[in-house]
Amino acid sequence: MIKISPKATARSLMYIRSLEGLIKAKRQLVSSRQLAQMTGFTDVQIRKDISGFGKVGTPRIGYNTQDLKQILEDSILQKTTVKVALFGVGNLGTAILKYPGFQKDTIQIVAAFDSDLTKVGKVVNGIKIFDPAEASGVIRKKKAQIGIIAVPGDAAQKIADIMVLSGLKGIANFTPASVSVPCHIQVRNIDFSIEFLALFSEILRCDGCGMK
Amino acid sequence: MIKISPKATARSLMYIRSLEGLIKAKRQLVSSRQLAQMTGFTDVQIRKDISGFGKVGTPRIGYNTQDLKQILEDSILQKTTVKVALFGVGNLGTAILKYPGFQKDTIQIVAAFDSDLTKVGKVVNGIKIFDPAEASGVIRKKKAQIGIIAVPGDAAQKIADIMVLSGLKGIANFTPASVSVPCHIQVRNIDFSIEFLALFSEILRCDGCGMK
DNA sequence: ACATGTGAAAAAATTCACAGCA
DNA sequence: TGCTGTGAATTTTTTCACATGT
Repeated sequence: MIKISPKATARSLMYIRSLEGLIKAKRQLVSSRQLAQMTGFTDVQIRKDISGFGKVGTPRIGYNTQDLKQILEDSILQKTTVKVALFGVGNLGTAILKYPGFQKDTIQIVAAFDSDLTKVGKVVNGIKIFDPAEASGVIRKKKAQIGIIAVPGDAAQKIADIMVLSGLKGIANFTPASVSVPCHIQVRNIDFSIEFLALFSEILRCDGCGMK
Repeated sequence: MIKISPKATARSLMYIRSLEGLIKAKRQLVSSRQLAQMTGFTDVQIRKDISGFGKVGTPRIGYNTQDLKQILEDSILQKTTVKVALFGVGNLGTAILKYPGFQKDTIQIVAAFDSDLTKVGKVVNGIKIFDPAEASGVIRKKKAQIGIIAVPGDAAQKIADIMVLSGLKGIANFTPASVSVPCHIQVRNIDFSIEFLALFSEILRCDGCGMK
């Protein structure tokens, strides 16, 4: 459990997602090969990754789905719930607020903000919408750790500045605009056009080389 | 120009995105160091990546922003426009339809589909909404190459099946549900919870190690 | 001087081959 | 046998050091 590579971490998050599905389907056990089929990685790689977290599986049997999920989550997230603040309750923001994929014990949206005052005060999917002017106070009180930028691109930098001042440690930026922040703040850009282009380039890659 | 690694490709897509910003700001030139600052990679790595596409820069001067963008796009996308079909015009689907980050000559949404018949026939941001029953015909006629799943999770597999039958080569799945498709179809899952968890784990990583 | 481009070295990630256990 | 776990080999990716062009 000494150190775990960034890539292994990213993959492990996908294992967690697959395990959630298995657990929901009442599956008790899973083998590395089954996880491989579900995630698209190889079984060896999965065993290697998991072995970085300790000995969780039992030979001949496989992994207990619940145990494995627990260990992965505890190791990666250090037993804390990730608390998120959302800025911008337009189409995208609303989609995030209603996203059914957040497990309540791992990811929790604790507050939403929108500069449209007709939205302020409303509650969407159990989450209250605040005036961005109150952001700093609300974020500190609710102990949010990361912020989501889902506002129009030209407001992204302004929101990022607010986030930094509010003490958020990480920013997920859904706008195509790039934001600049102090280097101790982590930024993750989720850029739809890059996602689609990456997908497309994978298609081209496989078309070329003799992949079935 | 013989072969270009997957990682270099992924990074190059980000260079393109940065270059778009520079071009919009009327910048003619950019150095690898400036790109490094914008993207967070190192200048050496950027030069190495770019060198895989040929000799585009001029020593002492840097790279011409337009030329570099052109070369990266041509090499990665092979001069074709990526044509996309969207399934599901809810909050998320609408956000994608209105996304301002698609450059018209590289990514083009050619059709949208929604099973809500009150939406069928409407036009959002210039894109017409069709009945999913017509998907196969519309997709072939419009020559769409990749499909986006932005429907509720429980309909994801059904949509994926339609996509495969319609001849789409790649699928971007925005639902937390996993879809199974023939192995020659590329699938890219964009899972918000994984994005946020990955961001959070990076925060933890940097908190631990002595990073400023 | 200043910035690109590149072969060689170093590091990281993946795959292999097999040990060990129920 | 069927599965996990792991040291070693292999491949990929990154970094280094410096040659080259203006």
